[in-house]
Amino acid sequence: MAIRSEQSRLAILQATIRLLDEREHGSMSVQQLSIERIAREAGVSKATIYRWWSSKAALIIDTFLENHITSTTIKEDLPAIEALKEHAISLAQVYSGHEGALMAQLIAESQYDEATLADFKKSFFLPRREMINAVIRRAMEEGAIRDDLDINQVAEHIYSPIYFRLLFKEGSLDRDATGLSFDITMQGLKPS
Amino acid sequence: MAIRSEQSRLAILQATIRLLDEREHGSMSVQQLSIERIAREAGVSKATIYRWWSSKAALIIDTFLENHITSTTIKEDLPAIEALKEHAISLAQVYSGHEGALMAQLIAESQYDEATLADFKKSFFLPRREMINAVIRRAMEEGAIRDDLDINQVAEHIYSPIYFRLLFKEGSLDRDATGLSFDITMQGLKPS
Amino acid sequence: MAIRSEQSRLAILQATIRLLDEREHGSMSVQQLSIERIAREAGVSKATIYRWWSSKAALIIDTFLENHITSTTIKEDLPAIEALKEHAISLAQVYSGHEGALMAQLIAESQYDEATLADFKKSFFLPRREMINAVIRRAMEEGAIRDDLDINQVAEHIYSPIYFRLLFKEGSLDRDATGLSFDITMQGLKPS
Amino acid sequence: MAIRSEQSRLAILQATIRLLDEREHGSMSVQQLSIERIAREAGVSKATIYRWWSSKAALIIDTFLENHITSTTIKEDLPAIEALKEHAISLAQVYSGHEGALMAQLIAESQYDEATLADFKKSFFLPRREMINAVIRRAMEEGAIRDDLDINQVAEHIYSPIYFRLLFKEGSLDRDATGLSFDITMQGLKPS
DNA sequence: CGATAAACGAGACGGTACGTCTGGTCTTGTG
DNA sequence: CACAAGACCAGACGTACCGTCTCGTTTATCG
Repeated sequence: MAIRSEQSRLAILQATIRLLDEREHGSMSVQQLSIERIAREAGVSKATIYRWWSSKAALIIDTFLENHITSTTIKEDLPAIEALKEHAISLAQVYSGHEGALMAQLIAESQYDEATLADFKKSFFLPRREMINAVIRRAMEEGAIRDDLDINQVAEHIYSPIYFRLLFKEGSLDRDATGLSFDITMQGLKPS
Repeated sequence: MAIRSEQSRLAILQATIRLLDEREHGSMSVQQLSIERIAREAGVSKATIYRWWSSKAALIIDTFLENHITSTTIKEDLPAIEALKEHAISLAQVYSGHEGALMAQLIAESQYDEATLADFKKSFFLPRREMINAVIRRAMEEGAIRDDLDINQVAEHIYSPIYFRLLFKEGSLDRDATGLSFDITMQGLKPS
Repeated sequence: MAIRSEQSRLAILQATIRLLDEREHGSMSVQQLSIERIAREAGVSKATIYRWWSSKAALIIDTFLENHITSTTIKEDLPAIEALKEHAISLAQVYSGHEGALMAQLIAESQYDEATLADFKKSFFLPRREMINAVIRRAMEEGAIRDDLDINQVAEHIYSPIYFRLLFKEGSLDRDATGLSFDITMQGLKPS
Repeated sequence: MAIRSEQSRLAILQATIRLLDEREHGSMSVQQLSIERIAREAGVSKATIYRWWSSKAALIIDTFLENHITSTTIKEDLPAIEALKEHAISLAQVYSGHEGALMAQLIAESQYDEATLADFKKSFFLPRREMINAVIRRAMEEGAIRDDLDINQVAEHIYSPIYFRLLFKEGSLDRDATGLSFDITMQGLKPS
C-alpha cells in the first residue's frame, strides 16, 4: 500500500510558506512561485506535488489553511451591527498587510481557473460566510437590517468595498475608512 | 529617425485581440497568451513587441483601448441618480460577457505588477471616474446624495458590488440584481 | 536514478551528422549549425542537449567519435619510415575531402575556447599520437631517425605540413605532394 | 558625389582595434565581436560598415593592415639561411602573444568563408611570401637549399611548424624551440 | 549658388538563435 | 507502492545580432 508521506506533505507546505514569506529573499509572488522551485526547496520530487495537488493555486490554498491565515473572529457578545463592524474592520486590517497581498493574488489566480475559484471560495468564503450570515440573521431579528433581502446580498454589500480597496489599492483599509464605509453600507441596509 | 511601423503595430494589436477572442480556437486567457505566440501570429519579430510594450499586460491594455472595449455612456438628460443607475446596470451587463472575463484577468494581472495596475487604472478607471464624478456631483447638488462625502468614496460604493460579483462570479450581473444592489447602495448614500 | 536516454543521445548525434553531411541540403558548416536546429531535427528538447554537452563543439567531437571519422591505420609490418609515410599519405587523403573540412572547422572552433581545444586534442590527437609515437620510436631504434630529439617534435614535423595545407588550402594533399613533403621532412630528421 | 567619410572609416577601425585589444574589458574574440557592437562603439550606422566591408573578417583584416600588425622584417645583410632563421624566430615570437591569438582567429574565420581566406592570404601571406621567396632564392643560389624544389613548398616547410604550434598551442614558440625546429627543417632542405 | 545625389546616424524591422526556466509526464531504483 | 531523483519534450522567456530597410540630415560636386 504505502500510505501518503506526512513528512513530504509538511516539507512541501513549509517550503511554500517559506517562499511566499515576506521576510525572505524578495518574497516571491504567487505567479513567480513555481512547482519546480517548491520541489527543489522541499527536497521533494515534482511528481509528489502533482500527485496530491491539482494546481499551484490548490497547493497555496492548502498552505493557507495549514497556517491559519486570515482568520478573523466575530464577537458574539456585541449587538449584531457592532459585531459586523468589528469584523469588517479587523478583516480590512489583516488585508492591509502581506496577507492581503496573498489574498489578492489568490483572487487573481482564480480568474484563470474555475476549479481554483471554487476551491478558494469553499475554503475561505463559505466558512466565513456561515459565521457572518448568522450574525446578519441576528441583526435582521434585532431589526437593524432589512429582513426582505437575501442574506448573501447583504454580506456582499458589507464585503465588497473592502475587496475593492484591496484589489485596486485605492482608498485606505485602515480602521476609520473601513468604519465609515461600513456605516454608509448599513445606512442602506437598515429597514426603512 | 526610423519611424515606428503602423503596420506592425496594428498586426500586433489585431493578433492579440484575435487570440483573446471568444470565438476562436479555445480563446486563450491572458495568462496563456504569450508574446511568442502573438509575434508568430502577427508575423512580427518578438523584439518589435518588446520595443514598444513593457509587458504583456501593457500590450493587452493597449489592445483594449484600440478596440473601444468596455465603454459605457452616461445619459446626461436623466436625473443624476437615474443616470448613475443606468450606467451601473449597463456596465454590469458588459461585464457579464467575454469582456468581463478579460477585465477580470486584467485586474488579476494588476495584482502582480505595480506598473500594470497603474496603467490599468490610468487607462480605464480614471477616464470613467471623471465622467461618473461629474454625475455624482450633480446628484449632490440635486440633494439626492449626501454632500459631506468624498466623491471617490461614493463612486467606490457604487462600483464595488459590481466588481465583487465579477471577480467572485457570485450573484448575478443582470439588470434586476444590479438595479437592486444599486438601490440599496443609494439608500445608504442619500442625505439623512 | 532516471537514467540517460540512449534513444535521445542517438537522435542527437544522428541529427548532427546529418546536418553536417556533405550530401544534404547545403551541408551546414560548424558555424552555421545551431543547437536549436539540431534539437528540432532530432525531435529533442534543447535542454537535453545542454544537459549532456557543454558546447556545440563538444557535441560535434562526440559525433565524430561515434562515427569513426578520420581514423587511419598504421601498417606494422612495414619498415618504420615507410609505415609513417603511408600513414601521412592516407591522412592527407582523408583530409582532402569533406572530413578534412570538418576537421579544419573543429580546429577553428578550438581557437575560441580552451576547453574545446583540450577536448579536441584529447579525443583526436593524443590517441593517434600514441600510435605514431610508437612507430617513431621504432624508426629511431632502426636508426632511421635521430634519437636525440623529442618524439613530439618529430611528430610535429611530420604532421605540420599536412595541417598547413589543410588550413590554408595551399598546395595539394594528394599522394605525390604529401610523399615528397614527407621525404623532405625525413631528410631533416635522419641521423647525420 | 558625396565621398566616403574618412572620419567614419577611422572611427570604425579604431573601435574594432579597441574592442579586440588585450588590455580592454575582457578583450573580445573575433567570434564575440559583432558588427552591432562596433557600430555602437564607433558612433556609426551599421549600414556604413556593411557598405564598405563585406564581412566581419574583412573588416578585421583591414584593421590589422591599418595597424601594421604582425610585420617582421628580414635582414638582407645576413647569409640567406641566417636571415630566414631570424625571420622565423621573430615571427614565432610575435605569434606567442596577443597578435598570435588574433592571427589564429583569422585563420579560424577563414575556414568558414572562401573569400575571407583569399583576402587573408592576399593581405598577409603573399606580401610576406614575396619577401621570403627572394631570400629562399638567394639561399638556393648560395647552395644552402636544394634548387630542385618549388619555392612555395620550401616556404611551407619553414612556416608550417610555427603555425602548427600557434593553432594547437602545443610546443613552444620561443627562440630556442623555433630555432631547433628551423634547423631540422633546413637539414631536410639542403642539397644532398 | 543652388540643385542633387550620395553618404551618413539613427534605428525599426523580420528573423534566428541563444541559454535558462517551468510545466507536466515518465522511468528507475530505494525503503 | 509511495517516494527522490531527475531525464525528458515542449515551449516561453527576454536579449543579442543579423543584414535590410526607411528616414531625415549633412556634404560635396556639378550645372
